[in-house]
Amino acid sequence: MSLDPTLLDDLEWRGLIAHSTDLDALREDLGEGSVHYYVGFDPTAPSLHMGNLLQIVTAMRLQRAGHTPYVLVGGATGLIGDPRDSGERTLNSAETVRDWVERVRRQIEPFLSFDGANAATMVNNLDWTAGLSTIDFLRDIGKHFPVNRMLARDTVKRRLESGISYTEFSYILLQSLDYLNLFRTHGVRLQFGGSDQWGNLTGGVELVRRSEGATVHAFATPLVTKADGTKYGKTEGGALWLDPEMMSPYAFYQFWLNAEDEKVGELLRIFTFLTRAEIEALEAEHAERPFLRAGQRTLAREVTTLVHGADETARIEAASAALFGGGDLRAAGARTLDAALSTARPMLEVESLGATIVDLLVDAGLVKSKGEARRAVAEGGAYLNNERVEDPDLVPGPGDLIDDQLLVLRRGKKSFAGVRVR
RNA sequence: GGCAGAUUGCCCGAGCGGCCAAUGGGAGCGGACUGUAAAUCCGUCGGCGUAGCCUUCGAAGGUUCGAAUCCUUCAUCUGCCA
Repeated sequence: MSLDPTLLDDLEWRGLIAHSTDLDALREDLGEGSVHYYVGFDPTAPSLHMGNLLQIVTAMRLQRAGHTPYVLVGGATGLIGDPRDSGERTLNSAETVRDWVERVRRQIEPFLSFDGANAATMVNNLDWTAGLSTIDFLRDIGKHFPVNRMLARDTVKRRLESGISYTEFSYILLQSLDYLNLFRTHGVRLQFGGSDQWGNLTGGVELVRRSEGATVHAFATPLVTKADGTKYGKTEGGALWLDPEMMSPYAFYQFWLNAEDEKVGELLRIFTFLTRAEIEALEAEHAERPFLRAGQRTLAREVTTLVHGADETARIEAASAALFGGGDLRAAGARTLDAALSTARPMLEVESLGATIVDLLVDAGLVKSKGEARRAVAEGGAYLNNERVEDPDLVPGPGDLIDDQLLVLRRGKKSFAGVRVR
């Protein structure tokens, strides 16, 4: 495996390095051979999300450049919980964490190569912490962590007012121990993670230096925010999940397609493998003809393909074209629409016509209550076959069916649902 | 342990016996403009059979014709004193 000498420059150009230890030293090591690096994922949910995807993609970049990945799933740290600003976490049961560890592991595997000279390795920190005695932990690890320094860390400082348990306070020791252990057993010399992990990353670097006298590296990727500074990757349904059961690939695609203009370049750099030249060309194209949204389309296609595959992405693009095409829905035909609508959300199956538009909107899941459905109609936000509905008591008839079997409901600009009559 | 104050809808925050489903801001949602973008403007923002009714203001009781508003107890949080 040959090393790509431009790796670090590329990462910097993509804006992936928000904080780092000595970059010159890292650059030197990266040039000398395949560096063993690690990135960790705590099982805090049954699926990974957009923030994790950033780390996965970054891990892929390093592997493609010839370096050797160790992917850590936090079977131990997931039992403890990283301190966060919103307050003390509720502990998840051991069974839950075990289950999530498995799911997360399976989710990550397709992204990396487990063959070849720089094959990836999956590790679980429960393997080296489960048998660790409290006394050994306090003597060998705890001794290297001055509490006064720990208290000065931003995440801890912010929690001192509202309160923080000893459990969460100790989290950094566990993550630092991970680095030390991977350094000892696998020669791992680089860790990266989100910028909120910076304290934990440096904790590990320092622990390795103190107990082994070795210099190892770390860098933190930036927090991706919206143009207004708020956190990215949140939808009305919560996080942007990678699991197709938790977020339909259609919704996933739509999320990226709707990226704000001023963020597209940044997102392309962070989440796609397009080259610098390709991305700059897209940005130029966008500046020229923004209404085409070439950047968003490419971004959505690239990321959805990465996560859900090319076939699924092609289906979604066809579905989006049918629903948002602006043309006559009847021209698309029931067959195409059926596929498109099923992609967006489960179809509503009814035995026969007769329900009002209000009931249909509720039953199809586009609104939560009849009151909301009536409001939608009153606001002009309800559509039947892409035509605005004015009357909440409207009962769609046989004449409204496309190819005698399908109704297309729309709420607002972007939410579609299909009704199929058996 | 003692004293004082807090607890309101997704979040922040007014209300302090009837005019309160509850002012205002934010988020969300819809419309207009555009490009399935941003900004802006307008509207909306507990549920139901939209007449009115039902369930909401930490929890449970109580006073009253009537309570988010008063009383009692409990829970949680904050400040002051030990």
